[in-house]
Amino acid sequence: MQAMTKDRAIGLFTRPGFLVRRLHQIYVAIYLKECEAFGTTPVQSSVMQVLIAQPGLDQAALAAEIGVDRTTTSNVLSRLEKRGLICREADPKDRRLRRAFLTPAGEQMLGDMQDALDRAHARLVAPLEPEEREAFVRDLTTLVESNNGQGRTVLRIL
Amino acid sequence: MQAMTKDRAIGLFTRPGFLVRRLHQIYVAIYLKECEAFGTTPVQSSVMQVLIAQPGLDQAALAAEIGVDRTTTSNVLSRLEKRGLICREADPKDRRLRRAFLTPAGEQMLGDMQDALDRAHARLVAPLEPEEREAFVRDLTTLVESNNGQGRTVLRIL
DNA sequence: CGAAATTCGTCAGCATACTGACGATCAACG
DNA sequence: CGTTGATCGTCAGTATGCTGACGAATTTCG
Repeated sequence: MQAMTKDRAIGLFTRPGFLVRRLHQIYVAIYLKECEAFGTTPVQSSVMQVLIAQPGLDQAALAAEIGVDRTTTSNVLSRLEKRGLICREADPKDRRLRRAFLTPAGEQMLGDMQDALDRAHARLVAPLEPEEREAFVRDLTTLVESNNGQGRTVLRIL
Repeated sequence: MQAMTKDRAIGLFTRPGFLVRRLHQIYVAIYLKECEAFGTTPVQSSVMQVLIAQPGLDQAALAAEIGVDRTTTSNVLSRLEKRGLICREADPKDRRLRRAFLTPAGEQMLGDMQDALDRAHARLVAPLEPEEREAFVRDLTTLVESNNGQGRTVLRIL
């Protein structure tokens, strides 16, 4: 009984959940190195990438777009606003909404960091062979789409 | 130029780093549902699983074992200690070390939650076909092992 | 043996990420 | 037109996860 528990414990490295946590952690480290010059985090650049494609999105829609809680999104926007990279303005039609926009400085920086972003994503999956890599990203997408809708944070799938 | 940035932004869902962040988030949600009755987090049960296999591990070694910072490990242990699931005692030989042990209550609970843990891991990769699933977990392992050693937090690979 | 380097645990500070709750606002329905 | 329900943003609280810094203890090496 004890032995069985012990055996299962040793297999931590074969557990998908454990591996995904660790890989995410590794991605954050890679990102921070590649984007060191810009001083941003992965979620911050995700927000900016969504905003350049859909300017004036309100915070709840933005949250759904990147699969993050409303509260977290609000905090992230506050930090970006403090740095002058985005701005928020209340919608006069629906006064519940606060719409977010990239500032010119934000647009400029996002453009400047594209290569660094590409490198970060590429480095994460670089150890795989090209066909493996393709299959891996496809499986990731399958899992994210199939398991979407667990809890308050639901990613808006196109 | 603007258009190019825009196109790349739209491809958020094809970015490995973004997908890994989201999948980790989903795993946490699945875990919390399956292990609701125990009130633990993924990292807390990882710590307990390591401690049942290696009782008396010091905090730095424990941190390396699960790939987490010393500071975080210390905080996690404090919470587990407050609940009476683990205990810490100073090593008389090397007074820098604080060794951690599961309490009987901790061992009991870890045993009781094995099925829930198995279900959480299984649900994460359930949408994949068996062969896909095997390849996916293998690729995850490859990426974690290849990219290990980015920053202060280094997972001790067996 | 003694100074220098290393290691361990902790503290402060910051950035995700969640839940539950709240007031403000808007939409839907009778 | 007014009440009910839903939605939006925010607040408070909690749990990872990181960096930089620190004191205490140990190890290394001249």
